[in-house]
Amino acid sequence: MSDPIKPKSGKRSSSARQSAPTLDDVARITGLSPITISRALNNPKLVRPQTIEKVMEAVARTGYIPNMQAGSLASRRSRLVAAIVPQLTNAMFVDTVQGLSDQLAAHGYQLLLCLTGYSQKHEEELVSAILSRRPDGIVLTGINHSQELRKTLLSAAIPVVETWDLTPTPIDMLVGFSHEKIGSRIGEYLVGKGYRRFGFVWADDERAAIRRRSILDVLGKQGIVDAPTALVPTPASLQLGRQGFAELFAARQDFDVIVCSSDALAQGVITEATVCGISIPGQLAVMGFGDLDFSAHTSPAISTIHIDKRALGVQAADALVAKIQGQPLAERIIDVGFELIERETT
Amino acid sequence: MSDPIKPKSGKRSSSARQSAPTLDDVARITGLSPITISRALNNPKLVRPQTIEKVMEAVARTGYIPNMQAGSLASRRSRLVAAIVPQLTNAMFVDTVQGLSDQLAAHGYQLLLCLTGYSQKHEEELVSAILSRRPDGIVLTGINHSQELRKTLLSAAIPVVETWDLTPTPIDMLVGFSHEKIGSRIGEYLVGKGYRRFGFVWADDERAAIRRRSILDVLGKQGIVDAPTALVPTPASLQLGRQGFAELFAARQDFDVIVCSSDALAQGVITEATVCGISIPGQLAVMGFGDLDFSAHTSPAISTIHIDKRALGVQAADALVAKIQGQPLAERIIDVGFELIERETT
DNA sequence: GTTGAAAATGATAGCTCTAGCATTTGGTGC
DNA sequence: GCACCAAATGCTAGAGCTATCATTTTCAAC
Repeated sequence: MSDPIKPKSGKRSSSARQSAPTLDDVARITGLSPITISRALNNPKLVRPQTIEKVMEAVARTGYIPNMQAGSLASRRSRLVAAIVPQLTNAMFVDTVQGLSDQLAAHGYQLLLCLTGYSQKHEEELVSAILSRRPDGIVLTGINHSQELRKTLLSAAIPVVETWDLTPTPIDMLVGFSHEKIGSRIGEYLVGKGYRRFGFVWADDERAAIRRRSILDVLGKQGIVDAPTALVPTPASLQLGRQGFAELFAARQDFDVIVCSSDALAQGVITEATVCGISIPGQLAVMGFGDLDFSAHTSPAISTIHIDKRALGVQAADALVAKIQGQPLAERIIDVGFELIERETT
Repeated sequence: MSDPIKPKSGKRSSSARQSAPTLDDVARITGLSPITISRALNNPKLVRPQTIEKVMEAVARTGYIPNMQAGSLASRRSRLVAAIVPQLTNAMFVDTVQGLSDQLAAHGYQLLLCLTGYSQKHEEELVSAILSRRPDGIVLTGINHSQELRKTLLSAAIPVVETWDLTPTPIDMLVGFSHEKIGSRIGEYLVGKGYRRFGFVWADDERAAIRRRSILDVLGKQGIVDAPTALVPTPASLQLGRQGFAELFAARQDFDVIVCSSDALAQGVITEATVCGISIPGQLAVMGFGDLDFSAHTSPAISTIHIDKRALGVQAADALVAKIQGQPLAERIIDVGFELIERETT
């Protein structure tokens, strides 16, 4: 037990004695066995308080930093969760990633962040690269993944959460909301308010496309078939909103409502319309999506669809962690819903 | 060499034969040795093309996914870079993180993202947790780190890039810009334009504080000593800008310029002032910081300080990768500079 | 003191891959 | 056919940790 402290033993001692201290070093200077050090650090319940103290002291003295790669390799747990997100410069995803990161951290997990730039091919490569890190779970954005990807993930038998959309057949778990329902809701709401001459300023993004289709379905039933769209690239921005509106307005001036695929675009439409001397909502209504941080506070304030983006990330984290830890999951599919918020622009 | 394909050998065969295939499995079914498989996958130059083909086929057939944890453990390279950022909901950092992620990916590195919420204590814990993953490099935000942290990082002997600020004594490398210079520049510019009655709407953030101090120094030299500040929490937002201005305006109405610590705040100040019937820049000038995506396109467009936030991330990635790969670094300290952009609000 | 169960600690055997050096192969020149 | 060199492949020995089961210690109860 009370071996005197001696220099690192055998194997390759003499020369390169400048590598970082390992668990064995701590074991040696405390006179304990490596496994006890491991337990003191990772599972303190199993170790006597006074032993833990001794270990901690040695850790502090040596500046020992555990090597999680070795630990993960041995224990087959990485405490790492990978998230795949199209882009961060899209304000939509930021809150979700922040919520995800915060909640994962609270559970002792860390976040490996991967940005695809909306490319499905890229997504597939990324997932392969990611899987070789053996994360304990993966968060995907959207539900539209290549068959290859689904297969890879299924055979990896790793917990997966898909987000930002809804499907009855997720790969594993899902935390999202229905773009179709949102579309119908927007359509019905605006038609109900009496608007008839629609224009769209819309980002070229798959989920946004679903919402638009769904709005058009509602409009179609009301006999509204002519609804021009200015398509803009992602990420949406105020500038693109201005451009989009300018484009629509150049072709036609009698819109009574412009529907936007995000609040950033809506803000741009409002700006451009205002500059053109159009009063909002007097002469033109504007509808957004996303309820970004500014949307309630612009003048006029933007009517929009609110989604609890942060909660989406938090719940994705919770679902993932629960599954990782083998807790029975209440729901495989969580619909976080949405809320239409009527403000001043409609 | 041409051993027949046989089931996984020895050790603990019989029972749990459902674990993922390993490099040894691929070796066995190709009749090659594990190290050759490793080389075929990681260092193909060393392997005959026809051998590589054989390996690839076996990899595809088995669905083998390399275990990077084991690889990293053996090779002491993780191809992982950790970035520590205060918060993502602060639009300022998003572009940098995106640039960092993109550029790292281009070099074959992945990003471990950690959000501190502006807490230095949290940062210290985070770094410890991060180091146990043995990243090949670390990106920090800011230069103001606890002594403990500096010591930990130095003794870990890991490449570090500090960002978003400038100091002659970085821990290792630095990619940033001078908040002091920006402050002086803003001060001189606004004084030069003839403004005298200053108000500040300012986020409670350490780097912003440096800029403000520096502006005040310039003003002081002009005999301008009375410059009230509305301090708001981070992350800055349009809403907080409105609140901040309302607060200032309630106390005093004769401002001729409001300086803001970010464009989001500036947008809020403009909105609130406009709602109050104050014309901008006619009756009141507004100065921002950051040149966010909307700043050039609001009406009126916001005068601001432009920083190439994305380039900052990209250069941080480049510096880190260069150092990791042992290339001699041109500069330890990179000042990405800034540009004052005069638009319509001043 | 002895007993016995619970608590604490330890020994062994991996986890999966790669560095470093050793060996084999293939082809060239004579 | 043989020596020789570069290219290709292989062997051995870890990298640093934990799972699993075995052993020892502790301490209450008698």
